[in-house]
Amino acid sequence: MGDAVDAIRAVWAQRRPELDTEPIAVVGRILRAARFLQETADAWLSDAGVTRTEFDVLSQLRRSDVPLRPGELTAGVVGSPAATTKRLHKLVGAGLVTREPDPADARAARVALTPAGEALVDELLPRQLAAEAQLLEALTPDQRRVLAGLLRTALEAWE
Amino acid sequence: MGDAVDAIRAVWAQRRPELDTEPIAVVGRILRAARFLQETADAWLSDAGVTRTEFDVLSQLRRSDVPLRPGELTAGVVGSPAATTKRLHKLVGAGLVTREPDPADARAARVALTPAGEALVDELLPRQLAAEAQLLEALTPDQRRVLAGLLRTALEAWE
DNA sequence: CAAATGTAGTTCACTGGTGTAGGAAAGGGG
DNA sequence: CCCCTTTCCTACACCAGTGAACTACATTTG
Repeated sequence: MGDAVDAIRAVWAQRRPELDTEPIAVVGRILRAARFLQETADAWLSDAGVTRTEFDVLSQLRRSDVPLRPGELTAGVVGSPAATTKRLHKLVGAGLVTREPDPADARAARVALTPAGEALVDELLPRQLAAEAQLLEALTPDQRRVLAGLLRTALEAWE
Repeated sequence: MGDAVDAIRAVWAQRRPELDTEPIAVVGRILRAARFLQETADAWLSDAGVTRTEFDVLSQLRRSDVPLRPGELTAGVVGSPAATTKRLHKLVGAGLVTREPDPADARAARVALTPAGEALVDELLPRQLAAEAQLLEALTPDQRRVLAGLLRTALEAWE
């Protein structure tokens, strides 16, 4: 019994027995799980006309009660500063976000949600959370807690 | 005490207390961990002049003792058929892979590693595994086993 | 065995993201 | 004050991947 990762490891064990492929058991599965979750989330969000990274930007703005600067958005989301610039262009064009000059620092800008952007997050986020909760029913509540704890331990060591 | 995901959840709890953000504890961390692992792996491999997805193709060929068809490669790696076509072009150009017409099916091709491609995998794979093993030392052996098991359970339910 | 259907793979236009270079403002000594 | 460095962001050229349209071959079916 096993999943695709077990199958890959079994082949390696046969072809190159001296290799210890134990890391693949963890790393390979994290990558596969992430891939699956991303594809699923992207499918839900694309119905609403936003990508997952754009939604991340909107969520971050929703979490803040003050306008944020592009640099702060870049820090909180994956991607380069250039990616943030492009995303903001799109979001401004879609009327979900406003950008105004920052009176305190003329190099920066103050980015904030429009009412439409706020409404979009308020509509999409609960739906997103519910859908994820349903996926996680593959595990028991205890298993979810353990899994989250182990991942936190690893991330604390890495970041 | 907490990581970035805990911080995000704490803000949500304050701003929108009625939302149950428990799924983020698992999903968010899987995505972050995957992101970290990918970036790290990409950095190692780019020294060798291949991307991670190209390396995945090479590894899959190394695992097989017979030539594979492009469709089989697509099935075993993330990405669309079109992506496989592009990757194979690059790998053939780099002299790591050969493609010959399939005598049994004139639509398909038979893709195999060149000696150089084989040598590259044999050099890179152990290094990759060792580096991943080192990252995983953030967890105890028991924790790694539990983590791998939980992820397998989830993946079996999803795929 | 011909026609219809299905399968394998490539091409092409496009998209989202990257890295580098650069402009423009802030800050910190002499 | 003026230079020099640093910070913040953007513009540009580029790259890997995608989806849809397409070609070529295989297979089924009437």
